[in-house]
Amino acid sequence: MNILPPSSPLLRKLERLISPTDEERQAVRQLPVQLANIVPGQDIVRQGDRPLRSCFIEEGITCAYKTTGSGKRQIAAFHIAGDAPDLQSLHLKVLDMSISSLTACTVAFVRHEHLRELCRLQPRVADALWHETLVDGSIYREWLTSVGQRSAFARIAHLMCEMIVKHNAVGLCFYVDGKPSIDWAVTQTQLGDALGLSTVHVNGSLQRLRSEDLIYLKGGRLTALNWKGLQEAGDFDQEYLHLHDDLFNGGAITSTG
Amino acid sequence: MNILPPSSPLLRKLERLISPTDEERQAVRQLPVQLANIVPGQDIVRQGDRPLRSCFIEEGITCAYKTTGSGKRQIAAFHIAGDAPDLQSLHLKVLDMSISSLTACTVAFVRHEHLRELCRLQPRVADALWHETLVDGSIYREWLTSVGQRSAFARIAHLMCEMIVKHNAVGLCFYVDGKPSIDWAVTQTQLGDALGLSTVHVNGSLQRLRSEDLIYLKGGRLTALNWKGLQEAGDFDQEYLHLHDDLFNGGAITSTG
DNA sequence: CGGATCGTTGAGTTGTATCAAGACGGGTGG
DNA sequence: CCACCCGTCTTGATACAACTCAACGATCCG
Repeated sequence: MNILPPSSPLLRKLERLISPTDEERQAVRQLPVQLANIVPGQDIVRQGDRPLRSCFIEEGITCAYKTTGSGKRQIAAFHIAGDAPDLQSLHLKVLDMSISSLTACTVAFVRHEHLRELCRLQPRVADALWHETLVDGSIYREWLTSVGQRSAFARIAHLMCEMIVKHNAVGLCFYVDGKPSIDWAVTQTQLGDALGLSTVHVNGSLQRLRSEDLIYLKGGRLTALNWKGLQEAGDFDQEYLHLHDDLFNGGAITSTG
Repeated sequence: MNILPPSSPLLRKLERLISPTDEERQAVRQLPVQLANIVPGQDIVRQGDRPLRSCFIEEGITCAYKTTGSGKRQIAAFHIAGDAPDLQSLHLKVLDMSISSLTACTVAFVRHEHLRELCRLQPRVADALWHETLVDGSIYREWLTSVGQRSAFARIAHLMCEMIVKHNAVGLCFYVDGKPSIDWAVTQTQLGDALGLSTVHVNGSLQRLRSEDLIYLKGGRLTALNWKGLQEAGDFDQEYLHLHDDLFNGGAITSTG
């Protein structure tokens, strides 16, 4: 058993969301956690599990996926540092999806009993955790909209925008020549599984994104050569990521996004 | 201002989820609510709103939808009696979708300040509300899987199964000759918007469902003529609806689903 | 009884899938 | 350090699911 490192992206997210008091901060910092290193391509939890703990990503990228009866696979989410991919299992008894690592990851497991106690004693922290799960829900709605209504080209651009904004929010987006750039560990097969497209079509659409000078994608790195253009191509509006929410005063007062 | 009627489907759902104590039950029953009658096709809340209250459906059906930049529309969810279509707005400051009535509805509006107070004083009720929003998230994932991976035919069958099971859970599914039957207010256009299909294709797929004797659909009523066959056609497994979850003892003990 | 909404049908088109095969590239072991 | 290998990427040809356009029929409601 261990505690979260002071630099934990989870703690930083909490700062942004609720500006915690010292007491709240301490309560989170002193959570008993179990840190684990995960190799790429490993299932962290599986559909059907009844987990007694949830994990928080300290480093690396994971995906959540479901498998259909005919063996097809839908990736429903990508999660990065600071995210809690299976926080829902705190209240949903049986996991309805699996979580798998895309890259080498460091994750912090926290037992549900400790999370529940934390929620009882620190209601604003509970609100922040609830908020996290609601943002996940919002992202699902947006993905559904993408897969249901947007072209393959737009879907890919949209996802890239989302990943860039999410990385930026936790300080993992770097700028080269003023152009946003992130680590990109997603293979074309995985892109297809996330967006409901075949790899062949993903490949073709990527070529078009390149040929229109919207992106540079190579060697595990994605750069938005034309950030405005990429957002337009993807019909992207970051509102749904709810990055400007804050839960000060129990949410009684809202700040303008 | 008013209070919830004793027969409120919300209260019944709470009974199932947490078997509330008298105190918890009273706390919910005495929530100040504002009951409203909504005519069909009316927006209850709109994308971009910053609502100070959430609504609970007492009667009728609503849909949640988003609009893309090119004017297309994705329906992300249908909600029935007992559901809380915009409960997420308790913590997400800006609504990222609209809620619209499909049929005439009775909804109970509850101010966020009252919900927050309820959550503070009755943590198990808070857990139940959180659970509700998590089930919504689970349904989004399943819809995403449907739209991303399943054929038009399967998507429609799947949605019909979902609606039947949801209606059954709140006592709104009737059996004729042992065959499950529900009110069906969803037009083919709305079906298309929910499943990412054109109305023409929805129509064709419905014909096939009829010709294979899986459903009877007419006059605002859907009957599953072959319930097992319909589930197979839709690759449907109700696990994702988490109807068998209970949150007794703060969730420390789980029952088998 | 008339108008609006919803459902149905056919013809033609296109976005995307499938199949198949080859090229690249990064890691591993000899 | 090279050869090999596996996963990933790329490309072309073909097939089909689903879309669009367009018109007509049915149904409901006022």
